[in-house]
Amino acid sequence: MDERDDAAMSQYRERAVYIISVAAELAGVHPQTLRIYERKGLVQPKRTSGNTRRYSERDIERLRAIQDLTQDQGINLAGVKMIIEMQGELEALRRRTKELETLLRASRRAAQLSRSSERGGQIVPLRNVFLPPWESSAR
Amino acid sequence: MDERDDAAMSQYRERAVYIISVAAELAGVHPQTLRIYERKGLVQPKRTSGNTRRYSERDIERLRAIQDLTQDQGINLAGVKMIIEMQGELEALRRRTKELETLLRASRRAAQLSRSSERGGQIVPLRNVFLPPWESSAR
DNA sequence: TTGCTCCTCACGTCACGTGAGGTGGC
DNA sequence: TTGCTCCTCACGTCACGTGAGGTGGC
Repeated sequence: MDERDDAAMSQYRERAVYIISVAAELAGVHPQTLRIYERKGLVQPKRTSGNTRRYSERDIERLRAIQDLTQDQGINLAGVKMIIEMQGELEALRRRTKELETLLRASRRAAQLSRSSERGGQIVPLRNVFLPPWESSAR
Repeated sequence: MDERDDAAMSQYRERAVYIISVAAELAGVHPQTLRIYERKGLVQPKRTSGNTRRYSERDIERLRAIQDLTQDQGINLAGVKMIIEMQGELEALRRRTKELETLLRASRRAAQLSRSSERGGQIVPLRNVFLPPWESSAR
């Protein structure tokens, strides 16, 4: 799957297509429960011009995650809300470290290349020389 | 405050000095509540040889954080437990990105320097360029 | 009209904190 | 003995899910 497919998939998932009874069935909860979740700010389904809720695939995923936290792990809605926010932060930070690791590898390769061309010597991957053991394997 | 002071402070904070009634007073909770928290795995006070609980300064800080989450934010104990774990992960990831940013800056400086020396610039000892700060000072 | 939606209100259950009650070791 | 600790049990309160009841628009 390439990036265009990702984007297409993402758009597809955002589409508000399910009415409340279907969303409730898909998420395995009472429709009234979905109204409670909305009032507490846990999901924000779209509304039709007739003021009817419409849930997207992504909303359903979120609802299932909420079910896991409440039913299986016994966490209340205030806790679920904070946890979902923190998961977002964690996700962003993980992306950031991954990006930094890539940039660092590239920069070290560049430094090595320009130094070896300077000496006219052999090219040795820098990270094998200087990176500490816990950095040398992919992570 | 230098690193030795940090270490001393840390040890000081870990010291199990408060009996349950004092810990409860400092944290602003009922002693029985502290026993509940322990049973649920939210705090692990030390025990004396006579099986009496002893709380450290760090335990008190943790208890105050728990109070904030439960009383002010309305989160139940299952939620508090997960949130505390996630806060640990976030903290570790933040340290990691900070470290990576430092390494990246150093590497880019090195690449820049060796590129300029290639053009007839000044030569800089390699280890000063590549050793990250946390490796160049004792720790 | 039928079957959905919207909303509010009430009830049952459960988690949690508080407190009582009885015990034992400095 | 006094004042603490240890524990278990019970009660009150509150959050949450379920459901009923009444409304309105395709």
